[in-house]
Amino acid sequence: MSFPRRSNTCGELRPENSGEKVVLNGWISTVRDMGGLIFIDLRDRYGITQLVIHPELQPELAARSKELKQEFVIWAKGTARMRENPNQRIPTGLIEILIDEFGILNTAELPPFEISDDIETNEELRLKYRYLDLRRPILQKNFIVRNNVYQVVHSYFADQNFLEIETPVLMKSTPEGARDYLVPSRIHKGKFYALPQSPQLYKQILMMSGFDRYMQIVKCFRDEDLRSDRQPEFTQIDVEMSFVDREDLQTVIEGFFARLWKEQLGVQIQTPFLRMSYHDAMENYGSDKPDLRFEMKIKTISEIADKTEFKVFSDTAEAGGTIALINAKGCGNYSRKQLDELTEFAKKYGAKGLSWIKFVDGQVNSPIAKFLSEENIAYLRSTAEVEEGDLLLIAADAWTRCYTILGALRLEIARRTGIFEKVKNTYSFHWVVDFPMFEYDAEENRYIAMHHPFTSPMDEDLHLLDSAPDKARAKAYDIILNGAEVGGGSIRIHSNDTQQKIFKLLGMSEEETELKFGFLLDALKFGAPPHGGIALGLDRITMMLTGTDNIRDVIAFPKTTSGLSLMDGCPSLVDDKQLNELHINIVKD
RNA sequence: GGGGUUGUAGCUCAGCUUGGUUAGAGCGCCAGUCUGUCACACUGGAGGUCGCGAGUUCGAGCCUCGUCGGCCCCGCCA
Repeated sequence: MSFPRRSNTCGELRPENSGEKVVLNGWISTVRDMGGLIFIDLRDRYGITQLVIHPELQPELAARSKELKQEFVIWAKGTARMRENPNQRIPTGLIEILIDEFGILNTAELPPFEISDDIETNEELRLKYRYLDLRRPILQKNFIVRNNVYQVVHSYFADQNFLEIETPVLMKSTPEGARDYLVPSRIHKGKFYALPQSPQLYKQILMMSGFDRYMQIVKCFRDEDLRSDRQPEFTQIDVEMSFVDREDLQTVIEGFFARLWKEQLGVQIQTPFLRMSYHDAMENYGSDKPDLRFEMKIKTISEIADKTEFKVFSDTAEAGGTIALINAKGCGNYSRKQLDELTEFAKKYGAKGLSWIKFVDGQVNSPIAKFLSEENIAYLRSTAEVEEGDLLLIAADAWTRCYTILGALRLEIARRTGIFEKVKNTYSFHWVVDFPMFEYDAEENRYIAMHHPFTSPMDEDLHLLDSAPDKARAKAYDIILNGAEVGGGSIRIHSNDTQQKIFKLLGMSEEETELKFGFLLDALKFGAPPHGGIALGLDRITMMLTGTDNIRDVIAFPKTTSGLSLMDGCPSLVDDKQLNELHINIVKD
């Protein structure tokens, strides 16, 4: 098919092009036929340009334009000129093209939804017709931003002497961590590759090979349930460095974010970022990824247990639990219904109940008021800095659960009171550090690594590995932006002895260790340098830069929450022939 | 694995509480009119497997059960 090629894009022409002969190619956005005057908006990735036809001057052209419908692909030849009535809202709004010829490159059926930014079509339909959805300028903008992120990543890390090295997509399945996506081997009957949850061990081994600064933009796969910020395949900015400690790595990453925010948003962000311990994050904000754009700190009031009759409090204290609260400022007017909703909300996080105290009209209003002495009230007032009109929400539970409940309530109150709306265009970066090495898994009756089993313990906690492993802290760090974890990493173990010890603590036998991680232990014997790294979530970073709260807005072809791709219909059944080659039988249930 | 919510015209939704005549609205679409529109305007028109399958009932968009999807959350995600 031969056709006139565009001389310009649809977002390019300005008043200074007035008088030029131009050719545009693009999609028809709208046709406005005024009778004596016909306007056509032509759209491409770069913008929209108005075409105009005067039926009086060009009756034949006007007649042919009747068949033009939205989403037809056309070429149009004409002369750029100033508009009589400019449109100030678009960059090309001062000019238009008086066309003297056009041709249809392809027709289009009526699309199932309008190609426009302000549609509210349900997502099911948008995903089925993803190619149409992706024509919408707002989504195109998201992928331009995403592309800018790739560019900044490559230039920043190249400037810092990092090498991008590709790691395998078909790798060994590892038992720790997320569920693997498995790929059957045709040649080796009954054996499987796994898709990487992350290239963790490859990048560590690259350090042992002497590539002292590695980075890669890499797809990772985790077969776990989805969320609005989680897809089964996602993209990491994977980084690893030799001869570094935590601070060195954090400095490099802070520099990266500062540059990205500067280049993409023109925003100067303050470095170095605040460092906060896991313990403080939990006790003050009830989360290992606290949103620090607002205060509403949690206050611990466990000591009240000894001074009140309230059985829930004394029982909690006796069981070694924690009592704490948040002050929902100005929520003293909440209705019974609203308080019931908050209680239900707290129950999702494992709360058995939720105590509340309203301070309104100079009164103390609470279902537990009868258990609280004057002294108790005075204590609460001063601890929580209560003012008239406030609402205290109190949780009493085991340490982690107590703070997790209040952390979730803190966010919920911020949502309900418009605090989030107020801070929406601000950015708060910080590190959470000093994570515990292990957490106890009651189901499996053993310790599991909180970060991953290759994370180095803090030097001063090394001795705890033998005596009190649950007290040992790790050289791990998460980077938090506005309450979202956008990256996490650690200084790794580079000694064979320590690595073996950790595997043992995690309940792995020597045979098991050898089978699963023998290659790593071998590599650690041949001069492994001290090293550490981080993986940044490229999708989540792009979400922040584009201001969306849905990861599907920054992934071109995402899956639904049940892991389906509605456009191409995967996953799908395969031929018996394919299964036979792979020695696989499907078990019918 | 669990909870919530949702599926009605091409799209967005109302109708469901309390089953009952021909299931409505806005947008879009089609035809016509219109010389400065850009959410064009005006006039007229077409358009429905109420997600799917059973059941209850004289009668089901509405009630019951099952099932298939979408979205959000808990668990899970080292």
